[in-house]
Amino acid sequence: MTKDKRTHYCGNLDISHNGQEVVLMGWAHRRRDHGGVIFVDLRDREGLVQVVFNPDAGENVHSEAHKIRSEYVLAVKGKVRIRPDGMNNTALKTGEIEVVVSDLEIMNESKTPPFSFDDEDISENIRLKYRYLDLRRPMIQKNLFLRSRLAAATRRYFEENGFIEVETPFLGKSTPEGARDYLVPSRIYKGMFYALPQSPQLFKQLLMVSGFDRYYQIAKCFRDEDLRADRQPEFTQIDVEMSFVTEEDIMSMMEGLLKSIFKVCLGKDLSLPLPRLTYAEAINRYGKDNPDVRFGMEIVDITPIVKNSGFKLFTEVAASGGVIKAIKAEQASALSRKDLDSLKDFVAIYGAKGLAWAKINANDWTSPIFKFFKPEEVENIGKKMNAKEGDIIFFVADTPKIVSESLGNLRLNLAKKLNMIDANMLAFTWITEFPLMEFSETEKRFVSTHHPFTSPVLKDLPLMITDPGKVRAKAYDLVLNGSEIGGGSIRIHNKDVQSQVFSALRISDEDAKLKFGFLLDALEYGAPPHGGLAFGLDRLTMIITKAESIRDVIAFPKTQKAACLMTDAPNKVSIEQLMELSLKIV
RNA sequence: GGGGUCGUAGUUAAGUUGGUUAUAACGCCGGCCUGUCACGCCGGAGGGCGUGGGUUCAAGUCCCAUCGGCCCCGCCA
Repeated sequence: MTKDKRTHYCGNLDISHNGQEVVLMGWAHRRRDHGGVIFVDLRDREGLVQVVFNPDAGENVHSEAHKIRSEYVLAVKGKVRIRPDGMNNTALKTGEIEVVVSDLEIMNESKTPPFSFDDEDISENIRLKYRYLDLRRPMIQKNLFLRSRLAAATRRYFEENGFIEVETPFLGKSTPEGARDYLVPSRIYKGMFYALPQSPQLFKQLLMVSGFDRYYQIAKCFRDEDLRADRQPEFTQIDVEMSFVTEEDIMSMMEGLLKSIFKVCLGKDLSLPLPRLTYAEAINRYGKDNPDVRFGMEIVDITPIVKNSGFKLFTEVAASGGVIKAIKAEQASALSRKDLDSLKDFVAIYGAKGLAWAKINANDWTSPIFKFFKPEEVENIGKKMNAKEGDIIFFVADTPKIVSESLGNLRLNLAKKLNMIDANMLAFTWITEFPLMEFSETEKRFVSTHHPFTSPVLKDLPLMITDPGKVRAKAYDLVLNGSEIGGGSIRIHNKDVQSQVFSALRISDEDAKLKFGFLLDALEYGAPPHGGLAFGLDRLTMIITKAESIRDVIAFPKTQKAACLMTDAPNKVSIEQLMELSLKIV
């Protein structure tokens, strides 16, 4: 047995192997010991197959088989045969056959695993502590296999289209703007630090200056920010940059990539080009720049109808520059009075001070605010909302930002509650014409919406001084099912334009030179027009595998507090290590 | 930085208004069993309730603090 080589994967055997002698190696998934005959479900990465130990296989084999426990590592030699009549297991891919064992080797024993691999709801701290066992589960293995195929399809597509993969450094320079950097102390330069890249942004632009023309990389990126269900401190981007291109060129090249990926991973044919929305339109209709367009329930502005109504709260908001908007949940009788009231707490998360609702009846509303409106106002709202009996309308009155965020998120919340989302749908949307910068209340200055190297729409340049918030960017995001899966832009390749942008962002010449001097220098040596995009590989994989957490598509993820429960990273280091780096813990 | 939620045998959970030796299922261990596939039957072991304080005659049950998992807001160019 020790000299035998594996001939097949367990999960790949079928009727066509009937009569063949095979050698299998894998884990004992489950055993059913009848005293006489013993069945073991042998598992490897391809699946399960039932192996049978008959007493007449020989005394050694049979007594050895009695010792088998969960997750023992086995090598078996035996003959594939079609199962006896009526013994098929239709729940099993290999359920029509079984392997009658003639030789067995227990290659390794196993402690009893801390959890069952069949159980779906094991607490995540246990799963993450024993991640190597968690990764034995078929569900997670399936996700990682798919992730690998996605990456392979990506590389194939770019290689076929003349792109070159270039690796960029992990140890780089800390730059202002953007996310918090992960820092790495330098031993040689006391008191100085490298930063792990938030993305290879500047390097890929420099590669365009170098003349590579088409670059891609499947790159790890690091951001020291708080985590979410779809955010990890280290994540993977499909990073792309091209020279001598317009937004249209980049978007259509990327649509081609997605078409290949979805063909390879899901066997689906995307129809191109993908739909587009401008940023302004997305905010107006959906309240978010990453709208989920798998369902309707669009936001409607009713400010003009109610600004002079008898409802003081609405008129006051309108008078002070706010807006009143509404969404309509169709036939929402599933929502109880209690549900309606508790949604107030939900929109409060986004800063809304209240949430009004109205249940539409044949001739009136069931609503706490019904009494404030004249009959024609009620009618006009109903018309504007196209409301029918049984619908429920939700109103938020506040600043435009708070109204958009509250209703945008309420819309999603209601769609989930009312089961309005088709989980099998793929709804892509490009979001275009982003503002180049937005005013940051915390920093009291304009900050880049994307990054400071994004090209403005050139005809908007004069606004840079008069009204910076109105300048549009040559930037685009791609949204899939309400998740931002990628984004990019045409970059600035002209030093004067770059200076103008820096100055609008209140980054001084001196500071710019200090932080990005190398880029500014490079722009003076014949930088071609260029632009690119990056996709979040983890998020793409999440959507394709229908994973609810980014942790389910990453082999060794961190917890929400950015720790690894398996290795116990981060950890303390010795005083000697600190001294070598001239570091002191404060 | 903030809000919410959870933490009880290996695992998943139940534990009433605080009240004798803390339940169940699965798993585990032993025995029996030649066709099961969540095998079956009989028997058994296993935790003191995340941790530390406090209230009380009495604390998984109440209070405070603390640690950890998850979700969200802020943050994420």
